[in-house]
Amino acid sequence: MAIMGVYHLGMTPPKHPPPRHLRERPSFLLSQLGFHSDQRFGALLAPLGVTARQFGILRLLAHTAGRSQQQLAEELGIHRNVMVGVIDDLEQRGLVERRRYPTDRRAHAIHLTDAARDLLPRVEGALDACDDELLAALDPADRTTLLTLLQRLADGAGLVPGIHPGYDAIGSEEP
Amino acid sequence: MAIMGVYHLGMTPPKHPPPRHLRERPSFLLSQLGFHSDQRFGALLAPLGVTARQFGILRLLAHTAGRSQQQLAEELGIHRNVMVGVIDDLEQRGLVERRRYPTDRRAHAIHLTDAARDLLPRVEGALDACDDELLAALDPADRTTLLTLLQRLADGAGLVPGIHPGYDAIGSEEP
DNA sequence: TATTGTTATACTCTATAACTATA
DNA sequence: TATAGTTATAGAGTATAACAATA
Repeated sequence: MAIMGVYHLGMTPPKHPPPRHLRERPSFLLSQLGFHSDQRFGALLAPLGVTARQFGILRLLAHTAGRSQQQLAEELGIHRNVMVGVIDDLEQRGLVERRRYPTDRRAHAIHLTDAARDLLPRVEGALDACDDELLAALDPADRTTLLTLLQRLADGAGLVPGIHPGYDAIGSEEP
Repeated sequence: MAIMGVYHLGMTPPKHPPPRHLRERPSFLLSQLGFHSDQRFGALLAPLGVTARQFGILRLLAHTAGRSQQQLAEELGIHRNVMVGVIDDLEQRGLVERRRYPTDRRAHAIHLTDAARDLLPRVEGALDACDDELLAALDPADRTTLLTLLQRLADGAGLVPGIHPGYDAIGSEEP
């Protein structure tokens, strides 16, 4: 082989190391599993008639009602223009009401309906099912280990707890 | 409080358990981290002028050249119609060539160019950087533990090693 | 008749800007 | 003037169907 004659005396051959299989790469595995998790959660949520994004809003309203659309948008990292449509859908499904905002006549105070309050525990149940399904291969001790490691990764990456980075922060706006 | 008078004698109150914070939910953490991983890898790849999807194709061609577009599409779970545009882009960037397929005049044999062969190790380097960045908070032992747990999850979920579920399998086609 | 590559069309998402009514 | 909500437009991405060349 040519390499024997040309590269010697401790020279590092220019051959690159063989590429690691993607199965050995945490970032690829996380991407794969994250996407799969989204798909499964979406499928478990579909029969309940809500999307993951809508769930995020309902969840936030559950313990702090009366927020304005703008406040919700800022907290969840969704653009205010998009929030209009999301609230429209939730309102049509009877899960949310637009009421008067006490101190600002431009804003709407978004409130959960009783139907939404009935629905939320069932959505949490779907999330339980999603977790159980995903972790089926792990015993309790391994589940705890995994959870801790994932939390450390999320903290290290600067991810805000409970906020999905899938929606960009507010854009540049107005030239 | 009404609950004291109405629910007693060991009746389980209808109050649902308080919802677990999303930070405690593996499926949410995986979704968060998977999305973040995609973003970071995309950002590290941008200066090299390729997307993650293009990288997947180049990677596959690196050790099995001469595949047809259809074969590539099937192996990666991308629709054949989409593959046309992806190969178009790769060809325009001079990373791939469409040659004659030896045994079928309908098909194209896709081959890497030398430019692509020069590029690939640099993309693998970007993946290394992505992994290192993501795992910065973990020592080597914890990294190994995490990798093993993620692999077990991926296996349990039936994910195909190296194939990202982000692209649906081939649709129904022709009525 | 079935398959490979290709193109065209519709539909969904998202990003951006601009409008209105209030502040 | 700035802000909350809304609407409109354009752009990416995807899904589906249909077509020409070849099998």
